[in-house]
Amino acid sequence: MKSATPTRERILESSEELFRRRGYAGTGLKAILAASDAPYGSLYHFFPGGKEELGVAALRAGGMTYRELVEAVYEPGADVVTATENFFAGAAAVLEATEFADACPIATVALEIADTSEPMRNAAAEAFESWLAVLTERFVSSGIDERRAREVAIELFCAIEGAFLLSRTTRNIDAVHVAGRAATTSVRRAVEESARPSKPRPRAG
Amino acid sequence: MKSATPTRERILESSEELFRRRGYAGTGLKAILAASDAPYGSLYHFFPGGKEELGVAALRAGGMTYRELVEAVYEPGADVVTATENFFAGAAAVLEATEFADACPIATVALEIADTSEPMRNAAAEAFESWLAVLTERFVSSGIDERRAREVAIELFCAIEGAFLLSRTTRNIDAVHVAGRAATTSVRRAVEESARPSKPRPRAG
DNA sequence: GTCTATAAAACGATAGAC
DNA sequence: GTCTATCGTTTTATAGAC
Repeated sequence: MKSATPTRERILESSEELFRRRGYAGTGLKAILAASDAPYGSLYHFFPGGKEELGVAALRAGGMTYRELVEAVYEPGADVVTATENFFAGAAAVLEATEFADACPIATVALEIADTSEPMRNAAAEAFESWLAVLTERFVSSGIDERRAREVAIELFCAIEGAFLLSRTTRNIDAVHVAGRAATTSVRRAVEESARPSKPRPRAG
Repeated sequence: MKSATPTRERILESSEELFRRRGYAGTGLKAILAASDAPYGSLYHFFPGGKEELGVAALRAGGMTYRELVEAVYEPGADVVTATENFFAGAAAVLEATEFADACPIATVALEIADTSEPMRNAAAEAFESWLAVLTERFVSSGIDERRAREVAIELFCAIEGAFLLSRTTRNIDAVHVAGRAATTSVRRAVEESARPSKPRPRAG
């Protein structure tokens, strides 16, 4: 029984899921076609560039979906400290619900192909940059100065990605919570500092 | 011209390097044998379990090498704040010197096989845990309470791994420096707080 | 646009001579 | 312990009917 979703989308969605879970080289086109219930002909009809074009498209799609998630959690006007807490809590919930399968839609493939495929590396880099741009913009809107906002965005990115790696590997969710607390503290301090521009940097009570 | 290094070690070292850079599925046994100048026969003589046994051995070797690096940087008696600065600075230097090829010896493979190979996932998890154990022990030795020490170790791990991912993908070293400053600040605060057990948590001047 | 058959190459693994 | 030849499979990709 085939879904009502158009063939091209079914292929793309299956690719996203399989690449994210098993990696790019570890996923055969046959597995993608079986998962999307599509024939070889359709794949090369919609993606004439073959597997690499499919890889680029999957990275772009995954990047866009996750960027929209970030935009939704960091809703304009929302408190960025609370949003950060919610973001990590949500990530932890998804990771546990999928038994540590679904973490970052880009990371697995990005590390794999960083040295072997420039088109895919660029697609992954653009996805990451788009997330950082959203976070930076939200932090700036919360009064944090632009340079500092970008830094906090990178800190948050590193925290969640590192936690995904550790949690997925050890099958233990703790890292996401620890990283979440660290990122939340970092965001809170940046917001607090932005409200007190006169003092250079608070150290102790 | 064959090196003086024993065949088994040559195969293992080539595997480590190729797996770390191109991933597990992305690296063929033929490429490993070519890089180590060894024949098929030797590979299956030393690693009867085939590619998966080789993968486990490479993860263990890479994990041990990196653990020794952490032990060296966080030399007993050394200041953990300075050590953290040095650790990130060293990681950044290696990454730049290898044109963003050599980052974490485990991460690329770990994400790839977390869902498909239990033996390899366990090897990767043990490697990560051994690093965290070293860091936690050093932080405890610096006066940080054990629970907090483990948390800071995880924060540091997430920071460096997330930064490796972002830097390798974007071919830009900035993330390692940002993550390094964040991790250093976190270590410094934990040390400072451990010296002032009476006050719950300093917030402002 | 859909589907099958098949080509051509790469893959992991094995056998057996030395 | 070393090396080559080769097996069987899987891989990506294409050709051509419908």
